Amino acid sequence: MAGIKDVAARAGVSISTVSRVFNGHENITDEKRKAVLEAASALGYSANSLAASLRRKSSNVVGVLLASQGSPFGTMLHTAIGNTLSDRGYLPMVCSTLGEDDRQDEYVKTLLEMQVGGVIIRPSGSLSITTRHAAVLEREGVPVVFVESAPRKKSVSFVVSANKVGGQLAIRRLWELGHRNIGIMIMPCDVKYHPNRPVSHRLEGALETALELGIADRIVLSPDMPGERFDYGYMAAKRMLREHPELTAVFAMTDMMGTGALYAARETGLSVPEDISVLGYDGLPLSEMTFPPMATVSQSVDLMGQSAADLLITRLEGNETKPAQRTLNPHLIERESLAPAPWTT
Amino acid sequence: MAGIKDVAARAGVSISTVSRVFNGHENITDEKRKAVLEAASALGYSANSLAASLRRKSSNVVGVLLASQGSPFGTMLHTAIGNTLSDRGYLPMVCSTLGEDDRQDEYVKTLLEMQVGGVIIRPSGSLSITTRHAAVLEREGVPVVFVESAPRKKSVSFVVSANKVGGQLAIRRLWELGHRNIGIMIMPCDVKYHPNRPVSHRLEGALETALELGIADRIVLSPDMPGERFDYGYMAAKRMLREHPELTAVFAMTDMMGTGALYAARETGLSVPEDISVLGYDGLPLSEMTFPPMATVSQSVDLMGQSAADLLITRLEGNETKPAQRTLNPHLIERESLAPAPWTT
DNA sequence: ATAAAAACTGAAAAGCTTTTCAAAATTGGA
DNA sequence: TCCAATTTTGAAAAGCTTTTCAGTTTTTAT
Repeated sequence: MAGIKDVAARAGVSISTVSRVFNGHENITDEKRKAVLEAASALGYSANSLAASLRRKSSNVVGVLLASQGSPFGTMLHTAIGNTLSDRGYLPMVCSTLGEDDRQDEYVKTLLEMQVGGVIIRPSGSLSITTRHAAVLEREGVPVVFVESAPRKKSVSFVVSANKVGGQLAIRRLWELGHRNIGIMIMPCDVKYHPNRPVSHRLEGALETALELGIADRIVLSPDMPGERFDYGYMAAKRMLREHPELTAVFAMTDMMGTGALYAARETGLSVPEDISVLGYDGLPLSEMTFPPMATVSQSVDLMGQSAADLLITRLEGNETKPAQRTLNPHLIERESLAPAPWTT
Repeated sequence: MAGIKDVAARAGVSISTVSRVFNGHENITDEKRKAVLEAASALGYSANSLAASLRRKSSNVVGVLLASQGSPFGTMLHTAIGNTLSDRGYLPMVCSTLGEDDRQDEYVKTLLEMQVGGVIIRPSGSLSITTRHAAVLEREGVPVVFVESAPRKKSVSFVVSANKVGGQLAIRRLWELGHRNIGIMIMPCDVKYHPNRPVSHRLEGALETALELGIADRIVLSPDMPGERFDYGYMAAKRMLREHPELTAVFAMTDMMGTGALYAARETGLSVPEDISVLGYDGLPLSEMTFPPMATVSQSVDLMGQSAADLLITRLEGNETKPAQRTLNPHLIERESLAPAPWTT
């Protein structure tokens, strides 16, 4: 309630001086500074950041546009971004779009009206729509950073994981363990309809390596699933294992689906890893708590979120105006769900 | 970039007229209205909500202070609150406090400076600190609604679940099924140190009913756990089942812990529900995807979040100034993890 | 001791709206 | 046709800061 004016009056100085004190300017006598500080705390002074941002023509609010807050990965990404931002003095304004493009439309407009300093976007379904949104923002001088998946243009900032490498890593490791008949659990409509989705890149890498190693024709793809959910993974895995008893390993594009596969294997009478190995993807905490603990290709979500925030802040603070890009390398975490192929030992 | 002034110039009207058009005022000739709308879209007009809020002395931003964003329950609550708010034209500004009280301190200050219209708080560890924060906000005229757990004062708005009723429900149902030796999985330091935590109320209800039914002395409490995590639940359940082979049912204060118990039972050689029944609490989607699907006392998290947002909006829009309170009733969802006690049948 | 430089301070403008108030235009009735 | 009532419009103030610019005070150098 009490504003800068009240403090000035009480401290017997001008409002300019009060403003300077709170903005950490030099060149203020200790005497006046003390008077201001005292008056402020006596009155319970609270600045009006609306007015400040209005005048300063920049605010420390950062928009965070997140699709599908539902999954654990999304949550962790959100948390990592949010924490980094608020640690560095920015205020994350999180907008869950739930993959609805019109809602995202709305949000972009609102964020623009709020005069946010920058925006971090985790694209939802349609990358092209998101790209257009980003263009609108950038045109108005609001820097945008994509995270997790991004258009392949040199003109945008992004932080992504090397999903293709992850897919390669996975298949190669299974091959080293002697596995030749590998089932891959895929997400809906994979490569064909979603050429830019992270999972598509994973699959691409996996298939490429399979081809290289000469086991491409023995790869089995899981039936199509309507979405990334535990139970879908479970059902898909069950069907796949029933129809393809020759499989000795399953590579799931997602820890969620991997967990489903774990259950399915057990119910099918196969023990993990003696009869069949299971390898997930994401490195969620969840994967460590399954039975048995599940090996997984980990993409460091914390680092990803942090990097995205970093990139944005650099553009916000520095005079750096060029878009920057960063690709993080996934790594394989070995756990008990992985073992040499049964008929190799 | 283009402001109200530019639109006015281009449309050949005064800025007041433009403002009125965009604020849905009556008494504007169709002619001028059309001119304004045309000019606006030609210029790509975007309002400056900072200036608007400053002048109007109210903003449509609502602060959402959430502790422990980590758990699925927190995420779902967050999503429900956020969606309701943005559906109704408000902008949620989510602040994850991770249970750190000093961070929350910081956020309250910032939200106040941002001139938010209201705040929804899911309290973290210390209810007293949170209560003080709420008092500060209310004193400045910012309405506050507590969600999930709240101080017992008549003077604050809140939405909570009848946790005590849930605990009673659980024990009574297990008793009906013939169970007498029931293990209860509790959270850290339960009732003693956290008299207001939801789980404490659950335990209170459970123990009360046990006493009523004359089985209080056969209740076994799990070892203390450092937190609500799957693996803690797993370890605690394992130890409890080993030390108390007489148990025929486990009531877990949380679906997370319940899932851990499910694994533990299986590893101990007990099959669910033939040898032992398991009942969780929360009604998370997770509980439906365990093996076997786990019965649970469901508190409707969506409704909870929505109600909290509703309560706040009512105070924001209506002239309603009195705090309102709402208690939601949990209900038991029967699933395969529940069966009559083995030596009863 | 004095001029020049540096440090500090305050008045006022600017940032973009909303809103009040009064003026202008329109309508209706007699 | 003219007056009163009503509707529509615009000028200007207000909301709270930050920042510029100029003025005042202090310091430094000669």
